Amino acid sequence: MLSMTILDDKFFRRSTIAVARDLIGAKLVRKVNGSILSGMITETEAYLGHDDSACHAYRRRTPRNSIMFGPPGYAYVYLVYGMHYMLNIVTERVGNPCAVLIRALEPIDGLTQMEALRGKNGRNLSNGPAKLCQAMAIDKTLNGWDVKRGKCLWLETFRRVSAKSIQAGPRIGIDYAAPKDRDAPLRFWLGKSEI
DNA sequence: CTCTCGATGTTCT
DNA sequence: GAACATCGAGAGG
Repeated sequence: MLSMTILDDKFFRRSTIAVARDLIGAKLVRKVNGSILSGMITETEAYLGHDDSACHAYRRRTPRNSIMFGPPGYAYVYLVYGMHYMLNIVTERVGNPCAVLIRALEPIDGLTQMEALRGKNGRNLSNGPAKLCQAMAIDKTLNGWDVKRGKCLWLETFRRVSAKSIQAGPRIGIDYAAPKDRDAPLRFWLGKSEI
């Protein structure tokens, strides 16, 4: 890579939609037991705090969502359906509880280990928010982790993606939200031909 | 390919 | 006690 940089406070302290779009084509890196696992982000979702009834932090601060109320550039990891972890990165400034959910990756480094962690391979390795957490050994111990430090779990610039190759549509699995939030085009992904 | 359904346990009401 | 930012297996086309 000609010029790689670790995504920093400046990157995450912006509009959540801008961060969600700009994370498409970025590299998610995990270091475990001395080895590197990584993948290019191909799908994200924006969660917009107090104005967004799909967002965990819509109502109020609770023990689970408290990381979202803090500064940007921290991992918000939680468990859904009793068995699946989800990885988000906190955005915007303190007190504005927004985040970007990482929904899919194209594997780059550590393919064999990712396959072992998943017990699957090919398409099913990291093409879903819970699948990628399993493939990269991400669990609740990383909740509150500072991804700007460049240790254990971080993000890097990787591939420049043009605006027109990013598609947008409604978010997945948020039937509980108000219609305006359910329908809002806050899910972003890399067009199939661009992968 | 599509669809339906059960698993599983933490969190909040 | 209900809900849940999902996944995988199984049935059917």
